[in-house]
Amino acid sequence: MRKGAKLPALRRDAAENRERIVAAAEEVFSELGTEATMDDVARAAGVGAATLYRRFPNKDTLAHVVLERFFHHLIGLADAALRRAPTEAIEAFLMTVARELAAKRGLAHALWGDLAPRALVAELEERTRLLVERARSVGAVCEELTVGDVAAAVWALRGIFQSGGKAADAAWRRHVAFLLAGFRAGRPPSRR
Amino acid sequence: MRKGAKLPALRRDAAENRERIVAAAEEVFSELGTEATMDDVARAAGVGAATLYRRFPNKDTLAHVVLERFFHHLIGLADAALRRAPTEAIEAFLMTVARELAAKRGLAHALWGDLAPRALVAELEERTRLLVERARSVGAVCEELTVGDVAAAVWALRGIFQSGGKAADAAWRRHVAFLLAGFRAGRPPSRR
DNA sequence: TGTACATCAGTGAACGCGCGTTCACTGATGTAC
DNA sequence: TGTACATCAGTGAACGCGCGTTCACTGATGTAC
Repeated sequence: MRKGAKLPALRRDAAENRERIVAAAEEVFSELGTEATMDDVARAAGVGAATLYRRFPNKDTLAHVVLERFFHHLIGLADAALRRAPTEAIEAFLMTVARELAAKRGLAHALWGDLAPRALVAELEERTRLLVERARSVGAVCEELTVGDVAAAVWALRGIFQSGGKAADAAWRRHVAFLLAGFRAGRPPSRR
Repeated sequence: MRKGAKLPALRRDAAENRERIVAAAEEVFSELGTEATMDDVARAAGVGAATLYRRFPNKDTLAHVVLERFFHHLIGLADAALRRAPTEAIEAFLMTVARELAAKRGLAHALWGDLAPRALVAELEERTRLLVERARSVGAVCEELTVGDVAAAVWALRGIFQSGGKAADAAWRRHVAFLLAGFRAGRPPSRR
């Protein structure tokens, strides 16, 4: 409703290059995160740096577009998980998200937080809510598990992937496994 | 053996300012992380920016010194945890580390990784190993728990604290609680 | 205890570099006839 | 189907700014007598 409306269509060459630029940005940002330079993106896209600015007013906007794609992808993963049995859906979701974050560590960088598309974050949260509710309803997880807990698990994974990366590949699977065991067992009564 | 040896002692005014600078750096880096400017530090310390360079050859070195202090603090926390009952030591350790990270989020930023003092990281790891071994020996955690799992938990907490921060304060306690429950319960047999 | 002087400390201003962004221009595309 | 022309696309070079770092100088400290 805001996207394709009355903007004049791009010329063929421009449309091609726009696509190339977004793809390059996705790749470069995924690997280098915030550190990536506009020149890096331009080089990867095979265009001049100034060309980027013909489509995107600034770096933040370009990053925003890349993040939108990424979130759409994550939402797709959540939908896929929702099609699985409620007993294993949360595990499947966390595992696939983790693999995604592992492949695109740069996108997990903290700074992107402000650029993340609010609406898509909300959509993803809605999917997560469904995952948790279904898992709870069949007793696959404890009663007290919330969306926030699963969201926190994703942030946690992000932290693990940022830690050097050498040991991270083995570590995240174990972390998720222990966490899921905890989700099932429930938190012990607080000690205080 | 490398530190106080033959370096001429600092003049009184210089020693005072060095202290002021490190304290300011700790504060500023803790809050802003890598983003913090040398000017930020200088302003917080109440000295001119050029003064920083009389004691520290560059920004990285200053950060390194701050991180050394931070790691010493973490090692102290691990030692304190080791003095507690093996049944609750890991929980106590993770909780206090989490509070520390919460108070000094900037220090948790990914980039510092390269600046972290290797020797102190190893020391902290050694303490963690003891914590895990003792907890295992009394059956407070499952047999398969490793140092790496606890280390991953710390990285995970770092990730949670970087996530905006609003919900993080509530989230990290729950995350730790679920994770500890998982540590006790053990990972379920892999599905594949 | 004073005093002179060599040495070290502090610093505002300037320098240099990286990087996001803009300019002024040349080239490609599509449309009207 | 050609062709002319208006419009949009691409771009190397330059600009500006932030920030780490250095310079050239003035001020403080401590020591030797």
